[in-house]
Amino acid sequence: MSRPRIEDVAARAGTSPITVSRVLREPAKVAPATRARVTAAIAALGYIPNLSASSLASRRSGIVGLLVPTIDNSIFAATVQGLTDAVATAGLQLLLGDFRYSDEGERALVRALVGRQPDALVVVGVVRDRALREMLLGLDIPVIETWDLTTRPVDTVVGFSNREAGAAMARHFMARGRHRLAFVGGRDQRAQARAAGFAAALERAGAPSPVTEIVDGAAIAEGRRAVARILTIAPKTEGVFFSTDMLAVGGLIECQHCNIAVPYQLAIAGLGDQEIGRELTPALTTVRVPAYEIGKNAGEIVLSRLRGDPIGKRVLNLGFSIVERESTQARSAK
Amino acid sequence: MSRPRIEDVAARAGTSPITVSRVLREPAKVAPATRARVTAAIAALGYIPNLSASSLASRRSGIVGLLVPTIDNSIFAATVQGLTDAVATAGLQLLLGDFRYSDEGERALVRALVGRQPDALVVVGVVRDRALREMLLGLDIPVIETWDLTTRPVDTVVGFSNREAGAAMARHFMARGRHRLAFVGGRDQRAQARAAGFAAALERAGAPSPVTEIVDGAAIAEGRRAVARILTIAPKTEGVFFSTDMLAVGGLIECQHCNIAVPYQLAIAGLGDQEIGRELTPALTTVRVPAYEIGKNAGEIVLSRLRGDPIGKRVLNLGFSIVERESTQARSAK
DNA sequence: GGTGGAAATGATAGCGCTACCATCGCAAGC
DNA sequence: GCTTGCGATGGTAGCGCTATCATTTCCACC
Repeated sequence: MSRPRIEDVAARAGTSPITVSRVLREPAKVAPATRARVTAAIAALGYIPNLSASSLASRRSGIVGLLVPTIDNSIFAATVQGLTDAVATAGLQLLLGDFRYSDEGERALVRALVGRQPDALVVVGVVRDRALREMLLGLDIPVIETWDLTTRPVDTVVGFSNREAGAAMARHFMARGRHRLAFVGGRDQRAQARAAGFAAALERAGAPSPVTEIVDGAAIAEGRRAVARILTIAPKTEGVFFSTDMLAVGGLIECQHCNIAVPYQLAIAGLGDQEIGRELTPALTTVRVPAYEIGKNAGEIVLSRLRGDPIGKRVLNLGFSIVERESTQARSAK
Repeated sequence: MSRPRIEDVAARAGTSPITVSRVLREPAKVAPATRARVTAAIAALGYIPNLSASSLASRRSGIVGLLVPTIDNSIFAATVQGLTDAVATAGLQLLLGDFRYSDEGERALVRALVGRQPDALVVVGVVRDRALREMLLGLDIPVIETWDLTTRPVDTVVGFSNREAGAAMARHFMARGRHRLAFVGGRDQRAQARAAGFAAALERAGAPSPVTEIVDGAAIAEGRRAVARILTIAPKTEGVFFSTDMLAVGGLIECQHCNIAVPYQLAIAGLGDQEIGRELTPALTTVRVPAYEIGKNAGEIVLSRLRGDPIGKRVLNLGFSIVERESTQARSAK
């Protein structure tokens, strides 16, 4: 016995297929008595609409495509959650794809997602590939970039300035009497923007330019290794800003192992406000970023666009804040 | 200008739609010269096939539905990765849904996924709801349950025995001279199975039954609170087994705050072999579970089924192993 | 009683693709 | 020369749903 179709439901309810379709999509337009019969028939048959057929006929798929660099990074999970919360209210579903920080993977993934006819696309990050930008523009669906601001988004961008976050952390260190600083982060755009802002703020204040360590991934072990290298190359370093909290945790642990007092000898800060940073001793100073809100806002923008609302702001800056904890306290506080 | 269709590509390549379709799906069946013309036309037009139409016509969607309890738990990320790695080789795509540990959410999610006509379904966990089991059986597609073994899977299950893992950890503690034990875990099936195995092994050895603390979520703070409660209720407790490494990290941190020596005064163990546990001092004893392999195997089973291979083993036990580190060393080792 | 119009329902014609079978051309074999 | 068989290609007819435009019913109102 194959799966029931809308026609089977209609036959059982003594009505036509189109009425069943209406019960599913706009129940208010069907008389209560008919609606009840149809609903009963649906339940009795265990009917589940074929959404491929539906999206082919209606040209609306009910899918929001989401491109993330990686899913094993819990900070993006908050963004996914926010996006889900926002779009689920409208019955939209997320189609998630991770491109593992690879440009080629991103192109392939976009093709795969677009083939499913998403009603909108949300990207964690900014689309830099020129051809890809063109293609997304040509799709004629909302495309929301997130997690970093750009002055010329494909369509709309919601996030915060990673560059400004880096600069703010540099000023945070300097205000606490630390000027010989270092930066640790990955190769991705966001890390690079944080590094650039960090360096620029230092230069502007006349401080020495920071030692910069590029790492692969965001593992604790990478953070440890980076600190070890920094202390070899520049033993007088007074503070390190890590592009993520996990890297910073590695930094804290390495200092503990080498008997380097944090924050007195070396100050450490991360980004992301992950739980582990709050619980360690010393507690980790960090940049709190609006990960959940980014997803929520992106979802709300998607919904408003699908409703046909006029296009509002193209750049939505949700800001960030520095959460000061023990790991960057001023020496005088000793 | 709207999106090009297969017909447009055919016209440009001077062939028929069906040939274009073949180039996309079984290129070997098309003459090289024709194939080249079609490929060029596809590239020139930026044609992306409409997979809704494709799946409607072919009755194969190229989608594998994946149900996870939550995505913000990095240990499932490894399973997702393994599954992706396995099915991507066959051009299949994952449609991910998280039901946030809610039964109602699970039912709704299954309906949403099934509507997209997945070629197979992978579930993290075991489907317990009777009606849901029936429905999945009726779908006539492979359904792979994972992460816990059951003697009567809907179809096929791949994982390890959580109950046995709990029992093994109980024996691990007892072999190191600890018999007054406690268990900390959530309400989910897997945690409950670990708790049951843990308690059963203790009972069998004639040890006192364990103090059990139920927590919500897997946060570090929950682990801290649980240890604090356990030490109030049963101050003589000699060891605690946490259902996840994150909870165990909370346990370690709480002990550090309260000046309880680990492992001398209290031994601590977790499950999951997360990086953080390796890096802390004392390093965390844990149960290493084959998270990635579970996904990989599930994917391979899906592929073999879709190829039409006969159904093999219905229960695939991938086992686990205990990784002993400092946090559960015997007292004599002091 | 006739008219207008809203509410409820239905008939028809695709959406863009692929399964199925038919057709065509050509080399091999007798 | 004619058949056989195979590789390459195409025509036709849906897949299961919904957009669009009827059609029907029935009540309000003059």
